[in-house]
Amino acid sequence: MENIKEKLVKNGISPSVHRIKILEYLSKNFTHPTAEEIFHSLSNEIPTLSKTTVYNTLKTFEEKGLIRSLSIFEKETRYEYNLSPHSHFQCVVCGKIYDIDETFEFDDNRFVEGNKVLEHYVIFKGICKKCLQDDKE
Amino acid sequence: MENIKEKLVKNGISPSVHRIKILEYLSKNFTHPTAEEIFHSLSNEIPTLSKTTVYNTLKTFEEKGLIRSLSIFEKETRYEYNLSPHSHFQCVVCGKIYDIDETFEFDDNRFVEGNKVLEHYVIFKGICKKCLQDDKE
DNA sequence: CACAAAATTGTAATCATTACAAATTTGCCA
DNA sequence: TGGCAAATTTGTAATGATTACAATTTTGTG
Repeated sequence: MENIKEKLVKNGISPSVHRIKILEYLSKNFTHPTAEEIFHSLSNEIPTLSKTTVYNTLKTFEEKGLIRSLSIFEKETRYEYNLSPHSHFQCVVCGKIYDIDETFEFDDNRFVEGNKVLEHYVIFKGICKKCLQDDKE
Repeated sequence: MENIKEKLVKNGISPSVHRIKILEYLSKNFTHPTAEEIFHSLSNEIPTLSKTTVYNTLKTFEEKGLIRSLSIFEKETRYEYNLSPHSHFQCVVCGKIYDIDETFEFDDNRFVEGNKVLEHYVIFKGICKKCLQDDKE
């Protein structure tokens, strides 16, 4: 608990009670909770907690690199016609998503840590060819 | 264009004009468009097109396996405290997301097809250990 | 103790997506 | 050809996650 507070301070976040509780919750629950789940779980302990605070706090934590959010692409669902096995590259500069044909494939229908794999995704994030080029000019 | 129609029929979807146009659009645009983008692009050609139709059609296509949607996790953002390199396994039965420590790692700071990689994600979908077990009983 | 800065709250707005019922179109048979 | 049921499409309203924003509360410091 104490090291949660230290961790906040070390990362330049003042350790308010709410922030400590939220980070503590995340540090103990490896279930990849949603903002709603965090809010719901903590609102017994902290009856005055607001959902906005949860969202704000999570955003702060992520900006400071304390946690990671698993929203691989943005909120809008994207669709593709190309069903052949391939990966994706999303440019953090221009936002475009490119198909990557180079294969980094694993057999599906295998098991990882006891879990039966049916399909898998490989997603890269970085700076695309075009934005690298534009940057040089 | 004709094979778009055939493709629909072959997959048990009656080839209405809207469906043909939407599938054709997807087959020509490898930019992983959103429903909004498809709607906007086609509404010149088909002024009466409704956004609901685009959503319905995309859902039908996906159900029949004609296209794939890139919404890896659900709509709610999920957060994690574990920043060490690992992958994720999402169970299609119970919906839980598990960390996978087994590494299938690539070097970041490398290039794939000319694009500079900063980070990457590996996500498996399938049936988790627990649900496999429950199924047997 | 006072007060400015920071944190928190609550409400309203936004945006993607879906539910649903009404309207339109289509295919098919008399 | 005309009529009608089934399928498709539409438009509007609802939902649900997230954010904007302004007001309120709390905190730390002189």
